[in-house]
Amino acid sequence: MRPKLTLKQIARELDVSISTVSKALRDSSEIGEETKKKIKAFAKLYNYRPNNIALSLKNRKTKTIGIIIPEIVHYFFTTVISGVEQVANEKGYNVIVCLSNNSFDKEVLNMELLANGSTDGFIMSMAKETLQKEDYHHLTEVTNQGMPLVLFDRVIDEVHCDKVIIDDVIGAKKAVQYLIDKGAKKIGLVSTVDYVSVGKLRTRGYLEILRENNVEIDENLILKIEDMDHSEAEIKDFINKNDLDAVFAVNEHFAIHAIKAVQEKGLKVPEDVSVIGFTDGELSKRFIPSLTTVSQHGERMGAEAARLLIDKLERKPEEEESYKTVIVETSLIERNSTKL
Amino acid sequence: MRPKLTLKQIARELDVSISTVSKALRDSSEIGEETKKKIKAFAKLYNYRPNNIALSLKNRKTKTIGIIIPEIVHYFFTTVISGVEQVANEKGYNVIVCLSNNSFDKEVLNMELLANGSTDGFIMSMAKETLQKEDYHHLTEVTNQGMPLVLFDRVIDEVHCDKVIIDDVIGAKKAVQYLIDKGAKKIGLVSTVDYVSVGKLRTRGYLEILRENNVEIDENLILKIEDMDHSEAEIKDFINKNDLDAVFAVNEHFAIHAIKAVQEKGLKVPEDVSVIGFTDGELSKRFIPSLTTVSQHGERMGAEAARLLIDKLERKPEEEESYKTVIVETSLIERNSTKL
DNA sequence: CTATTTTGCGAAAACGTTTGAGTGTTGAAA
DNA sequence: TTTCAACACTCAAACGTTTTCGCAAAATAG
Repeated sequence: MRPKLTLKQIARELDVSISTVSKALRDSSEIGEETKKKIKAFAKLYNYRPNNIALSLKNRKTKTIGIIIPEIVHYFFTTVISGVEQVANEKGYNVIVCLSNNSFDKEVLNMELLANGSTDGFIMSMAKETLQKEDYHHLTEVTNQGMPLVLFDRVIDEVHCDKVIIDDVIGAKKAVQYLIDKGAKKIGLVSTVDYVSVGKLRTRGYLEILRENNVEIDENLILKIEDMDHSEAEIKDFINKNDLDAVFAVNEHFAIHAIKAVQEKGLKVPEDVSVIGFTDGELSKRFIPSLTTVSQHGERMGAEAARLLIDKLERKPEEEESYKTVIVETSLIERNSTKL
Repeated sequence: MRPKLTLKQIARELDVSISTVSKALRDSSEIGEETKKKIKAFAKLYNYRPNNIALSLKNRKTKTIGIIIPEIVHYFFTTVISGVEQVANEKGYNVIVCLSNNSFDKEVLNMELLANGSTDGFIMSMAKETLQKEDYHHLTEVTNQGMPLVLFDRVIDEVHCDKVIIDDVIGAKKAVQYLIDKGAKKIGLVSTVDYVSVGKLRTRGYLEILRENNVEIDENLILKIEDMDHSEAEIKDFINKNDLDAVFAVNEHFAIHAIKAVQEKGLKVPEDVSVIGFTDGELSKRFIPSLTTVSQHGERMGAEAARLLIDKLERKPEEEESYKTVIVETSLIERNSTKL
């Protein structure tokens, strides 16, 4: 076992000062050619690499980005991470991932931990509990300290920072319009309760597009799932009670439960009932019938978020502060859960 | 914008020395009660938190664990991360996630980067390319430097370190035995090429259990997928050519393609052909028919890996070195892709 | 009232790096 | 011979901590 080589050891070994070694390795003109050559050769031979921690302390930046997400066993979030990773790596940044498990307390803890020097900035999607509590002090805390923050997917207006969102409303409108165009009359909506912003927005899109098409809105055709654990039963009940010819679900899970419910009712998808989901995950692709969905392009969102963050980090201090909101377009992916 | 509070600033503000502040906050008996109270009050008021980077440099440990995995948009790996995260957080560790994208070069790069002070140790699953190249110098490099390494899932004997694996052979045997018990005679295997160790081991399990049951082995019933991109067509062809009454697939994807192929052939799952997969992902649960699979318990693997790593990290230096290999048991989860 | 112990605090080094200022030698111009 | 610049290098401070040691003043003992 051979511990890491430091400048000090090289200096001692070659009988020069630490600064000489440092400067030689950075190819400073202050150091003679001979000495440089000698030092570089030695460093190469023993595979010297500067210590990141020391550099971070010196430069007061860590070249790492902290990602805080509610959960990781979740297709959408992994695609976002993947997007962040790509851009971050290109620009020489590392990525730390922390999970809030949708808990407010853990989110706060994680942020505080990472804010104490571990990262230069944050990319995050807020925990459900945080959205319910409407307590954002930990976010304002870090931004006040001058750490850039980029919110994605689950964002809120109250926090001033860069944001990356999808056009949930437009995405929902696209989906429902598609159903209308295919001749659907009674279109059900399976959504979440309103404090989950995506649920709210997609519901709004659904309502707006119906109005635009002069379709009367029937509150009975709208299901808002409160408790994810009982979503299956609720959806089944909802499908059984109503005589729908199409369903728009705000996520994959709901869409699949809807399909199951339809099938168990003795009807066929897409022949009798069309179903559209949101989020283009593994499940949507492989399910039979494969799902027509509104794709969120998570990877693109992650990449955009990373770009925004790194721009802020590398901005000259004289440039003035401004916050952007990037909207990543959704696209409708046609598969086999809707009629042609 | 208010930058982070440091010991120095507190010291200046309260007109004491830096060491006094440090000691007071750590409740040292060297400092008088009065002074302690004053300093603690001030620190609390302005929400002082020690800088992690400075601590890392001082203590020469970072309290972070590096995870390097081939890809993150992958159910199994996310469950492992989740398991690592839980244990790590419990013990006060952070987690850095890096992706190799199955590229040897990126794996090496990531390791070097993290090894230069960013993490105290590694948990990793090797890139496919690394397994092909059989070049493990980057692994021995970090272990030589005294950084603990825990390999999981894709491991190799040549590297001496702690390992967490599942009993692939036994898992495969369980699955195939189950099929035999249900009366299957012609059991097909859909596997990967042999340099992917899991493919090799699961194939071995398949072969062993057939032998143990005195079933003659027919090489035609074994398909080894070389190119993931064309797996679908290969599997279809394989299913069409052979008249199987059961299929054991070494992962979810293959299992689902097999089911599709069976269905497209005009046969039914599970009535005509039973199918068992490996890895208990979202897809297995939700697919229709839902898949009977061998569950890998990724979360448990991650947790075990984290425990092994942290044990090594917190081991007293006098304790002698030893490497453990933890085997996480698989379990067969019966669902609807196999006959009852 | 001196000698010793206890109490309370500060100085300084250390972790590994970068960098501006300083220093000693050499060689050439004045 | 003096002066000065160029060269090649070293010193020391800084980043934010922790910790060992030292040192006064106060408290106690003799």
